[in-house]
Amino acid sequence: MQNTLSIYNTLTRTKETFKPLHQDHVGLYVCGPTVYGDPHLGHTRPAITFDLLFRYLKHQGYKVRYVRNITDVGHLENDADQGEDKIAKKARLEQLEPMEVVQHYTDRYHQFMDELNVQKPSIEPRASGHIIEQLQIVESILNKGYAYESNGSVYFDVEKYNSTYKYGELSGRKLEDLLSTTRELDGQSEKRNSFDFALWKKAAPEHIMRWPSKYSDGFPGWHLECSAMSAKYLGEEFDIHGGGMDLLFPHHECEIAQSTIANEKSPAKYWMHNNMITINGQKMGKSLGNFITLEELFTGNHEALEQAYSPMTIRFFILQAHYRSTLDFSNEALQAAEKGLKRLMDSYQKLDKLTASKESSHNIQEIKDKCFAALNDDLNSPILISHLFEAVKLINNLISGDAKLSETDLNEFKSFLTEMIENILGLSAPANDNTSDHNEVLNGALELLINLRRDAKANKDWATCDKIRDELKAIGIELKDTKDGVEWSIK
RNA sequence: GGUCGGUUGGCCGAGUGGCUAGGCCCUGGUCUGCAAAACCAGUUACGGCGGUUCGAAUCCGCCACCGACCUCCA
Repeated sequence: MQNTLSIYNTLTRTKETFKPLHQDHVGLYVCGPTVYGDPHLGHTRPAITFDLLFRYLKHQGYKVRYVRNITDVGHLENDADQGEDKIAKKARLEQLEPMEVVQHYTDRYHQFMDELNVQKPSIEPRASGHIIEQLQIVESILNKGYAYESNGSVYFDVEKYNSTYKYGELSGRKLEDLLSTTRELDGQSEKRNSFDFALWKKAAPEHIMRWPSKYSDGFPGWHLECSAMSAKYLGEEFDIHGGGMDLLFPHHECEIAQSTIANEKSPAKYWMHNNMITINGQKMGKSLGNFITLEELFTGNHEALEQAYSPMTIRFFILQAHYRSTLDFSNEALQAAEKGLKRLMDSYQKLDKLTASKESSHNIQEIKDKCFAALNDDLNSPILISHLFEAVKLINNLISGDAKLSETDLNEFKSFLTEMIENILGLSAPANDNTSDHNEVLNGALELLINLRRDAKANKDWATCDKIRDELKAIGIELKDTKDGVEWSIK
């Protein structure tokens, strides 16, 4: 009943019921980061989207092998140093070994993903560690006659491919349209057609990252790594391939073409694409230079930021939009997410204090069904979250006595919310900065002040009362008079 | 130019042919010595023009605007 997940398949442009190729097992491949720059807000979208998918599939009882690559070779840079590997360029700029740069940004990526509570994939292979596998694919495609060698480089013959298969199937492109729109790129003259893409590229003399091959000293084409690594770890045919919409063409299209020839089958059954985060209505991206790094976001150290935003705020912000919609960044939107998340988590934490009644006034199963229905509908996290806010309302009503839950229902409600909030959405409660976490001395001092204030209050000595509150606030300690006594917290 | 997608209230963002997600903001209320917080309640919307329909924000057509991809990008 809970196993009727449907996902939007880019290949068919429809929502399809998810059925794994091998019962109880799911193979998931997602295009990971290119590690030549600090991770930015844009990187969080696929990471969190597919983290949600990973978590939910596991919740449903599937054994999931999630492969997310690290791109540390290839990807030509398109500027004055045309044809030069991005990573090599950056490395020389900073006088570092290429692999040193790669290691640094890989570590940074991992650090920030941990903070965002993104679970580690099952396997995180590096392109540079799979040169042999990539060369095997090049050879295979050459042998089958769908590639040609030209001046030490090897190109995929798209026209030949298209005569038998459909090139453009995923992105809805037609070959004749592509003819007129491809612009001048390095190596264009070596190609038979402008839309052919490189499987192996001969390295220019100054190119540092290079590997020997029978064609030339060079490096693999920029789509090949995913074909090689997905096939190696998930098989030639696997369940789900994910990535950002910006990779749809040409990256994923080329991947399909390569794999189809090399393995004689289309690699993935379902293709999922997350949309972009926009800023002022425009895609946030490396090339536009309008990105905000995660470090800047978490520290608030950026001119566009009015404040710092916690990793959980970012996570919640992303989950509040459906993954296939664009999500517009703004301080206002992030602050709204921050407050909403706080309300959700505060209320969730109050659950433990509740006591059960003899009977229930609300149907827990109804809430559960609605939440699962939302998830099953192409991972509709915003709808799921809207139902969780219904749960917040219920918790508040339970506290005020306007609603009741039996012990069975209450326990079920608690474990259900833990499952949804913590395990599936991956929202972790912020460190509880209540008195319990502070040292005894501070607790004692605060207790003393609170008691003094209480005495002043009893004497209607409002001046002393307010002085204690105001001056503590100036130091950074906030007092709140609640019904159950005085609470304090460090701001 | 080609392909694809979008246009929802002050902001972010869901969605279905009729029963007006949700969050934030705002307003009112409860609580409070005051305040804050918290809680409760409430308001505002579907780019424009036609069409289909008993009924459309939801389907169709045209127009306008915005964006993505076509080059590395999550």
